[in-house]
Amino acid sequence: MPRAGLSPRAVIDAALEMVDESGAAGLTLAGVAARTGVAVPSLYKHVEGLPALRRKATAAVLDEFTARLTAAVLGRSGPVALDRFLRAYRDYARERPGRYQLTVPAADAADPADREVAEAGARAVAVAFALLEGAGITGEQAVHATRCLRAAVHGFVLLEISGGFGLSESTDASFDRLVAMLTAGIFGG
Amino acid sequence: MPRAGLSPRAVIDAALEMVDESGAAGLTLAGVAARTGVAVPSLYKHVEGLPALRRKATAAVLDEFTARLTAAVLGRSGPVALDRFLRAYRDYARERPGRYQLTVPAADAADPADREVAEAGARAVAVAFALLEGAGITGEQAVHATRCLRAAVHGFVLLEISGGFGLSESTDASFDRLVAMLTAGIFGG
DNA sequence: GCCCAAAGCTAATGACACTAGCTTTAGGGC
DNA sequence: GCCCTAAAGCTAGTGTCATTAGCTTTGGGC
Repeated sequence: MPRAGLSPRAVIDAALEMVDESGAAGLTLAGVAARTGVAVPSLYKHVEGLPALRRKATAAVLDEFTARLTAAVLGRSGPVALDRFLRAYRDYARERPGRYQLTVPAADAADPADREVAEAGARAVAVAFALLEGAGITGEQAVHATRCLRAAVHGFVLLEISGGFGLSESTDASFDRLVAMLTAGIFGG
Repeated sequence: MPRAGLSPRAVIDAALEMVDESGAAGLTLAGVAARTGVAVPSLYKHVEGLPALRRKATAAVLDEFTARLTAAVLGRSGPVALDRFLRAYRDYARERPGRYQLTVPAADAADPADREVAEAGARAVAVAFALLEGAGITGEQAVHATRCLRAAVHGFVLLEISGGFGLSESTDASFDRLVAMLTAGIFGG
């Protein structure tokens, strides 16, 4: 039996591939094992089980996502930065719906074991927060505004990637409307 | 073996109880069987399997949800109706997070078998749509505005019920901010 | 009171996660 | 260059769950 040369990172990468193909709910150890050419129990040498693998994969996604958001707003500020932030957010979710879905917590999962994920999530939120602070919105106001932004764009992309918008009208136009509403709501209009 | 006197509706009700207690992901046939005092295969006399049960439960939730939304806006119009609509929406999700979570589709699940759910969902969306049409927003504009409303409030409550808002600031105040932003964005401001 | 359809059951299969405990391999120390 | 140990892999076994097949029982209509 030639050694597969696995590592925690390789297992996570295989998990991400699987999520891309089968959605967040389609992630299984059996699938990851098949993909890496190894028996299922061998995976336990590299990750501590399915929930842990899901956590690590989620943290990896959040880091990748944060990098995209950061790149999108780099060197911009104000409404332009907000526009680019929101579009980068949506583009990521549409490109990688499975990965994006991975980041939505399971509602009951208020598990405190999840420090790694919480921290990666905080870094993503910090991008929006910094954007607002740069525009002079600070303190509690920035917290509320960040939550509104995040909620609106999160809800939009979730509905979009799950086919929740049934009608035939262009979702691009709807998103433009949302961006306009948020821009006006944040920067006054 | 005394007969349990089950019916499809009783099975769905047991499923809803289970969802209330264990979350949408915690719904299992084994749990429903235990709750109804019956062996697991017996459930197949009343529902066609777990996915079908989930669908029927989701449709039931959407009907209940729609009734709440409808009651909240009855006899009101304009910004007041919108305010009441949004708060009723959030209140339902906070009261019954498991049921609300049940209504969020699985991203990959663009199954056309889901006519019952799709129709129940359409009835819920129609409440918001009617609200806007009554305020003179019609046609394509009403579609885009409805999508924005729905996305924003959906995203907010999902983040709220899953503990996604980490910071200590009041989520009530954040929601007020969102309502204000949406009201201004829809009715001009 | 009989009869049959529906409601219930047991048994069996297959996917999955996880644990226990074995074997093998590869690389570092001598 | 060889040995030895830790890590990487394995097989076997358990438990949970959904699902199917096919049996038994019950209760209401005649």
